[in-house]
Amino acid sequence: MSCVNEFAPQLRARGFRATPQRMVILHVLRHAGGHLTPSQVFEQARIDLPGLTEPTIYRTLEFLATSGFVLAAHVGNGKMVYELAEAQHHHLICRHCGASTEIEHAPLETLYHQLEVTTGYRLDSSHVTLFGLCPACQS
Amino acid sequence: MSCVNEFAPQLRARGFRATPQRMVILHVLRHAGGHLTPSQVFEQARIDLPGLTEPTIYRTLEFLATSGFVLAAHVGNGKMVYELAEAQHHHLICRHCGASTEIEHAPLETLYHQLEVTTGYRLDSSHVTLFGLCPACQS
DNA sequence: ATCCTTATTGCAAGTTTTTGCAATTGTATC
DNA sequence: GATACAATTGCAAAAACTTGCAATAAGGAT
Ligand SMILES: [Mn+2]
Ligand SMILES: [Mn+2]
Ligand SMILES: [Zn+2]
Ligand SMILES: [Zn+2]
Repeated sequence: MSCVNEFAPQLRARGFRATPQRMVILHVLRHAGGHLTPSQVFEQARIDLPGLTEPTIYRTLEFLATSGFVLAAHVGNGKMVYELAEAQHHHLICRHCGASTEIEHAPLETLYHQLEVTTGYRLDSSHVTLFGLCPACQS
Repeated sequence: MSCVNEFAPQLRARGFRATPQRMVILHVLRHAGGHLTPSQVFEQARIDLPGLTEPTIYRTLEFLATSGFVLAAHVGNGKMVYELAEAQHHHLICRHCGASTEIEHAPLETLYHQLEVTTGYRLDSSHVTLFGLCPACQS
């Protein structure tokens, strides 16, 4: 659990609490190499913290997402998935076979800037999911 | 209901059936000026077709979406929403107040093309949702 | 008009996600 | 270290969504 110590002061500095539930969930996300669904987070997290309940999983993941500690995404299977917010990236997913490719943020910069100018919105550049057909599924 | 007659032959031509359930749901979507959640579709549609059930709503909306008659989107409140697939467009939504602005597809063309070249995927350009802060919420 | 095939629906049950509220527990202050 | 306040949690119930399967009915063929 020492690998999530950094988060406690970050939470407190913003007026939030560093609860065991939050620490365990962050810990699970840190050691999962990729996107996890709420049930997957629940399965893992309850091992370290037996009393933990599902409503807390859902509420905590949403809290961590809106406060910027984790990224959320819809990846086409209907379920929301979460991961620790580390490197900036996006996803490109095959509608047919589900194959998925990571996209850097760089190629979206121009578009984001252009949209900010024309709409007046300030875009936050996080974790977009685009769909299409992968090379193998185009026949 | 004559306003959804066009869909019956389109369905049959592709080997699907033009069922009353599908016609009514398309009719509801045609007269709703915007995105509807499955429950909203259900409320409306059951008026015209009393026997209609929720599983049929969910399955039909998903069917219509994957076969291209309707567009689906996640608009930030956790619920999926649907609308008739007419003009090509995308959405820009304020994370803070929920305000939303439509985006033309044109500004995304360059990006899509660039991503197709670098990834080999063929992007289908439908109904992306981007998030940010609207002009009013940027203080 | 009737028959046949099979896509689609309804039903019943299961799973997932949300919500309201009272009890708990972090953390700031003394 | 003890106290007080408010954020956060667990609990119980509700709502939303999914699934398997048997019954129905759309549409093509005769
Ligand atoms: Mn990701
Ligand atoms: Mn739309
Ligand atoms: Zn594929
Ligand atoms: Zn706003």
